[in-house]
Amino acid sequence: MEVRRDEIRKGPWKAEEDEVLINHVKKYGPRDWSSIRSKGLLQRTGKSCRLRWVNKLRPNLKIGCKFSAEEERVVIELQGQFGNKWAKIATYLPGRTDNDVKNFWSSRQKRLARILHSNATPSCSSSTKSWKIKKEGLAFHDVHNLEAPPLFSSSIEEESSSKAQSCSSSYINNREPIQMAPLPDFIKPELSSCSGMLVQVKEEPYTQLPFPQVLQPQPELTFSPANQELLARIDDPYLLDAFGAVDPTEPGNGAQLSLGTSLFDPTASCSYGSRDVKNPPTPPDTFFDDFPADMFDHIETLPNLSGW
DNA sequence: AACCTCATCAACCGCACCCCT
DNA sequence: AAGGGGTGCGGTTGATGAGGT
Repeated sequence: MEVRRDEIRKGPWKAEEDEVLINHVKKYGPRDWSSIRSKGLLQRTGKSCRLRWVNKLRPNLKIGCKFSAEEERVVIELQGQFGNKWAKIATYLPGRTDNDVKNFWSSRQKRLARILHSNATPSCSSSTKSWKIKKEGLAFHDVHNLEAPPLFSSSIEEESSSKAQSCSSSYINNREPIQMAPLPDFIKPELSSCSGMLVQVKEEPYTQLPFPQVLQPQPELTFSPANQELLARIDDPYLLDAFGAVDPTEPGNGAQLSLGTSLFDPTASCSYGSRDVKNPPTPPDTFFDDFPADMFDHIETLPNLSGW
């Protein structure tokens, strides 16, 4: 197929374009993106090709799956740890892309912002607003449930598990469930300690805390009556996010999340790439996602993900 | 049925970094 | 050392569909 090289195509990808891109990757690997256009194979920029591959065509992507409760917790915890380093966070979520994580987080932020706003302004007369509050109240309940890992029976998880069955996959079909990347103890029931963490945020800036620091519950803390209502909801880590009270990109911010050192398990042997030289921790690497699905066969499957 | 609002997703853009010459 | 090309990342936006009024 002859393609005019002087035109750059934008917008949704066609199946034929995907096919060309896949063939290119099969031949040359996931690189030399710009050569795809220079060879006249596609009218897409190299960036566009790379993005398409990474976000849609790469093997073992979880396409069409909602984030599971586990994945949501991972994102929340890691966002607190790393800030908006979506690509980095995505390396802990096999099958998820930075775009997925980014989209997930931003829609969550929007939702929470609205929840807080509507709760703060309960006197709404318009039918539209009453509708919103009704809906958001439910949403908040779901969010809250999310943060009670071992106990919850949230609709979200049910939804996730049900939707997972209809999950599509990228062009190489998944034959086995994708295992979550090794994660530290921070996913475990110590989540209750998040309330202490959040209280800590209000009383003492994160930045005063050294890194790493394991969070300890602080039951002895007391609060002014004005804070009681907020505190009634504060066991939800999402709440803080909605305020934007903490800049997690600041060194040490969020460090007290109980992310154990096992998060940086050296057995996750592959490096993240030259870009991350400044970040010695070597998370599980999506680099492998660029290769055939059977590359993941060596990864043992978790017997029970919900056992965290 | 029409309209509205929201959530989700895909894709683009700008910037920064890396590597090569 | 400097410049340019390629690549990766994070922010943003537009399209679309779902659900409620």
